[in-house]
Amino acid sequence: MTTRNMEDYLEAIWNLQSRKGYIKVKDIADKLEVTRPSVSEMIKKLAENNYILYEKYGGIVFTDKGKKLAREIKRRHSLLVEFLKIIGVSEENADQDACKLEHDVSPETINCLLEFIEFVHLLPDNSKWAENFQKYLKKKDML
Amino acid sequence: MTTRNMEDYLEAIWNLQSRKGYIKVKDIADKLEVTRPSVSEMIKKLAENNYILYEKYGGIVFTDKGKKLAREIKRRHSLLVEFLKIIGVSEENADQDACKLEHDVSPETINCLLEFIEFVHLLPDNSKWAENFQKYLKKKDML
DNA sequence: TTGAATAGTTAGGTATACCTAATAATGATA
DNA sequence: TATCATTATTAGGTATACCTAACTATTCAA
Repeated sequence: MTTRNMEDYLEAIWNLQSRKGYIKVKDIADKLEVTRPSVSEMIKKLAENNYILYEKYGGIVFTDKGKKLAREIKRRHSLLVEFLKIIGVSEENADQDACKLEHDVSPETINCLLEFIEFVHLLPDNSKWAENFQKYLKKKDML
Repeated sequence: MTTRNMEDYLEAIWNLQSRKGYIKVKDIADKLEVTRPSVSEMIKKLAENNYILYEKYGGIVFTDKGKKLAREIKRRHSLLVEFLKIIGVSEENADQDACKLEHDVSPETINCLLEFIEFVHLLPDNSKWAENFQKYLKKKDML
């Protein structure tokens, strides 16, 4: 089984990989705000579960299984961020919330969120849904 | 600090309390699908943290602190369920997802969800947002 | 009212995920 | 290339939350 924590580490590693091109235990530790021994341990676990290939003091390489899961998590994350921003959550909070929520949303909910986002984006300009929603939010602010 | 698990137990106890009027360790165990010893332990912990009053083999009584937290969790839960149903998640899944998500949504997101729900409910009949969204979903189903 | 069934607790053990302190490997530079 | 700073790992310990097995308390029915 894959735990919430394994997903968090995998996602962090994936993001560092794409940003920096390489991965250091230290960077993962900094990102997740844990100690390096904690990272070492989890890397071992991820390797045991065939999400990554790892050799001591060496580099991390994703397996196909690992890539698949990492992409899936990233997809859930992005979807949640996009949705949260639509309903008015601040960028920073949207990202933080998405980090936690991404582990728990069911496939059905992911699907519904996707359709909601698509629907909002595909609205014709004259429907003014987003505009009305913004106006509504502003009105509330002024109360 | 209050953990995710403490929240889950508190919520289950709260719900059983309101439904049945009394609380049995067995009922909590059945509801959360854990063993009775696990429940015993957590009850002790909740009592230590002043969310409930408890005496061995006796009844559970919520403290003000406990009531406040339980109501807050329930509020988050209901809000999430209502929202999920609006975007088309099935009743059953909405409830299950809400159980997990309720621990992680930030106050800002809760607020935004609340406003989204209010907005949707307050739409004038001629705006037909919900109707159009439903049509959109049905159209997708037929593809 | 007593004893069997049910309910609840305690004791002891597992797994996850974290930590600090100590040790080992790597890499940069003098 | 030897040394020292940095980085990574190992060893050992904590807390949470779960479990089974054994024990104790309560409840209900004969």
